[in-house]
Amino acid sequence: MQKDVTIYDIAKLLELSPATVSRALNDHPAISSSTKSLITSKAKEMGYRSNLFASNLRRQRTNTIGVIVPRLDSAFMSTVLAGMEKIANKSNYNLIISQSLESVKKEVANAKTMFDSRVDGLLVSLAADTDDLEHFNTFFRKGIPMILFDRVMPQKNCTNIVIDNVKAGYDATMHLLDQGCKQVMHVTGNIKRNVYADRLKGYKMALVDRGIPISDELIQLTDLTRQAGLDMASHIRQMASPPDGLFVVSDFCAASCMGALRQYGFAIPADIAVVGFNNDPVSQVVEPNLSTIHYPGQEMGEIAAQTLINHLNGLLHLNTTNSILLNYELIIRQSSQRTKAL
Amino acid sequence: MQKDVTIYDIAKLLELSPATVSRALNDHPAISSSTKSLITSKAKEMGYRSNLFASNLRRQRTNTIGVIVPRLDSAFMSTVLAGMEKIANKSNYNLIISQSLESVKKEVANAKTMFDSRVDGLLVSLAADTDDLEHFNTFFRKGIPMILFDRVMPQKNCTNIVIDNVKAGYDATMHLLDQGCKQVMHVTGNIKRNVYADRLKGYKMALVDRGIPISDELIQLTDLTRQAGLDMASHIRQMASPPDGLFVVSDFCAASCMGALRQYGFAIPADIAVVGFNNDPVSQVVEPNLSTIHYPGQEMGEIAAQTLINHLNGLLHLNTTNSILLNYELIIRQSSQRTKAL
DNA sequence: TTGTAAGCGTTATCAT
DNA sequence: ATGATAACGCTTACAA
Repeated sequence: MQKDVTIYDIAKLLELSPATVSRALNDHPAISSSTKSLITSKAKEMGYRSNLFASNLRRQRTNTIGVIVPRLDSAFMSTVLAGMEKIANKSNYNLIISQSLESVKKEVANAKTMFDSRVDGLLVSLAADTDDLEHFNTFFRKGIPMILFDRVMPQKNCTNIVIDNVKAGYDATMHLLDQGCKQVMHVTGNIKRNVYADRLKGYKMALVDRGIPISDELIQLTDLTRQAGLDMASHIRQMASPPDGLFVVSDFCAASCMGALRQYGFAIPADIAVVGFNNDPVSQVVEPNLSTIHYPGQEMGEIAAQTLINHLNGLLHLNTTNSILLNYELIIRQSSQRTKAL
Repeated sequence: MQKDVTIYDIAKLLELSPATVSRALNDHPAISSSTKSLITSKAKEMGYRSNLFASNLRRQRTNTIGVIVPRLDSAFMSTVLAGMEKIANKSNYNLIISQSLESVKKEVANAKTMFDSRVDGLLVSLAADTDDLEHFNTFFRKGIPMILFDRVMPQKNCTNIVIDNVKAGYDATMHLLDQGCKQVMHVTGNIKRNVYADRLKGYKMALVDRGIPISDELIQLTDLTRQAGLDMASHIRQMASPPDGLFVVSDFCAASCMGALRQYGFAIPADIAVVGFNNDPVSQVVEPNLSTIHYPGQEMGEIAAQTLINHLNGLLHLNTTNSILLNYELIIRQSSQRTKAL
């Protein structure tokens, strides 16, 4: 393992000072363009690479962004990460990614690791059972910017990036009602999390607006897994008066439920019209194709990363109550379409 | 932004030398356990955190592993990454993740970034059009270990982690033949990549073993997207004698194709029996459920990371021709099951 | 426009 | 068992 080339080596060869070499390599305005090109060409020739650690140590900056997500192995999250990586890469930032596996305990540990890695900023989507943001206090105290996305929580000095989940839930429910559903069941996740709580709120608002009473029996909290979908189907089958509309806030869970329902003899959408959430690839594959809310994952990742980087570069300030709302889209497919679309 | 606590601060307060503090914090054997506990408790009290950059600079080591994958937003890859993260996190390594988006050009850029970030080791799955590993020469020359997984290429001093794609392709094809298929079509990706080339090889071997002639018309190279699946269905529909078996090396593509085929009136598995690849979530959702090869993504990620870390810690040496083969599993579901399973 | 030199916070070597 | 000190490679006042 041969020794690395340093700016001192370049300086010596060119009979210049290390300072000049450093400045030239960083495109400092005070260096004449002739020596600049001299230095950069020599650097390339010698196979020089900058030592990020020395630079970070000196500048107290790392050009690294920490990302904490509930799970890496979800279709939605991987599009978000793809978006973040795209922007970070373009802006010369590295991404350190870790997953909380839906547990606060791991989230706390992840936060500590990120802190010790001295990330310049943090992008976080909260675990299912996170109650507060105290484990991020170290960041707040040091003024390290943090952006919450998707699974958020109101917090001073902390931008939230979300879609309007209330409205999305409202739209999905209203769509089912418009298709003639009289009894819409809502299957959701842990309502500690804004995304689920808000969609539930939207669901209720839609019912209220149509003068339909809200029934607790029609609101089901699950873990949104495949198994939860199957269980829900057998539950529905056993109901005295099964719902004729189903709004499940995860496509995979919805699709799994649909499959089981059909096996039990329910016709979709005739007996039960179904709407999912996320526009996961499965929604296009399941029969009948699943209506859903398109959730702009890639875009959300890009915007989260870009906003953070802009802030870090002083191009934008994350204010107290800043919150960014992304557009979603209700995609109507066969699973919920009883009448011809207009 | 207040100043960070350093080992000097601790040393001063305890009237010890920084060296002793450093050693104590690193659990050096030569430090008495009494001063050790004194120092660690004081450090905690003062909110000390070690400066990784200073440490990295000094030790010429980063505790960081670079990961380059073709795409982040794939179901398979996200399980791989989840596995890697799990192991890396446990072993105190950070992961820097980037995607090549299936282009060599970006892969080269990613490799450079990783090199400049001085990662201790590299985990790579190759882009679709990568022809050689020259852009990793800088790593080889410096003795930085690299492990290829899934999309691999033979290379000195570079462990490959794969499943036996030839055998998997063989098994899938043989299964279709066992179900009575006379004409099996094979839909695959860029055969520059081992995974696709090998599965094709397995497909051919199965045909040969059964004395069935290999027909170029039945071997289709595509990009394995949803659209490719749809296109393939309409192609099949127009064939003079359509195949009665279909082996597609991606579940999502297979499922998309199946949906379209059914719309065209093909019965599955009666008219065409279908087998996919990867055991993607969609395979359990599509109707009829898709037979597939279970590809152990999480496990592959864990093993790749663990192998690399073991090497970095001197617990294991990556030899010249080291190659790790993981088990796969043929999962038979309704899409290919014509006879009752034994 | 370029040079000097101090310092970022560790860790490793050599003493004691 | 502990201490003194010199790197590690870079950036940045300050000086020239």
